[in-house]
Amino acid sequence: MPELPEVETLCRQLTPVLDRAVLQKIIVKDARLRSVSLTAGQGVKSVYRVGKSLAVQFEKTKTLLIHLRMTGRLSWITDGTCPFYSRCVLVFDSGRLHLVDPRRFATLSIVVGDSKEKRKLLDPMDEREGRDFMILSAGRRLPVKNFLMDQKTLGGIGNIYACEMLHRAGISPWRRACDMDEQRWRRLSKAMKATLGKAIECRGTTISDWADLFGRKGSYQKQLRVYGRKGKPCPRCGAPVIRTLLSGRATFFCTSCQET
DNA sequence: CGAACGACCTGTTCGC
DNA sequence: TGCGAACAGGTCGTTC
Repeated sequence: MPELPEVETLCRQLTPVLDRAVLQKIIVKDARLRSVSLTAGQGVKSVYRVGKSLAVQFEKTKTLLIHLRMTGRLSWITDGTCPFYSRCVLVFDSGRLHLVDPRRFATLSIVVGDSKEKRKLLDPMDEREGRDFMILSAGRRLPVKNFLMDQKTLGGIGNIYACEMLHRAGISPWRRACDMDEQRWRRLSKAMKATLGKAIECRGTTISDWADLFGRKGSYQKQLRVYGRKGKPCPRCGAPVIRTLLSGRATFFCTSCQET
């Protein structure tokens, strides 16, 4: 579930919460996460997002990378309760950060130093011209939707927001990335920032179980134009929204607003 | 390079 | 109502 806006929401909420927090211990409850260890007594130096990963950098060189995959959430708890499906707890002097994850797909990893430098991953929210996308997509014959979701090129866009931004830009999910002209990239680039920016303001999309650091649902689901709206009217032209599969993933679009 | 598919897990929704 | 199948926001590895 968590795509860029959800992880960005957690990042923004976690930054003040962990400011000057000192790690007391880490409790790993799921054997799949057992390889993670951190030294107690360390302070948090910074919190940042890399694509869909959340990075918690500690003072003594190590950075914890959290990837929430499908159903992962983070929950900040100060009253000693323990949420269902808590798989790991970072105990700080000021409270407990739980990794909550029913499906157990989430991953934790440790990198030495600052992972930002190691991965020069491009972020969809960075300023970028249509021209930059022309260069990035040159020779890429895959559908533009797959290009958007390819985490090695751009980090952070998943299935929901790929569908949404393509609809906003009026571009077919099947158009080959290399067949996009500069005009289309300019439109898509704007749609990308508008869609993700609005979703961040809404603290993400709650379709079934997403919640922010404090357990509140997001509200972008109220603004979805096509995702999950099979058969419902396209908000732009009223034609029914179509659901099909593209590379095995559910893909929602409007035949009349998104050129073929 | 890229598509198709199965794995990894568990909970919820759908269709008969 | 009951029950199995299909489906879910993500990624990885293998095969073609």
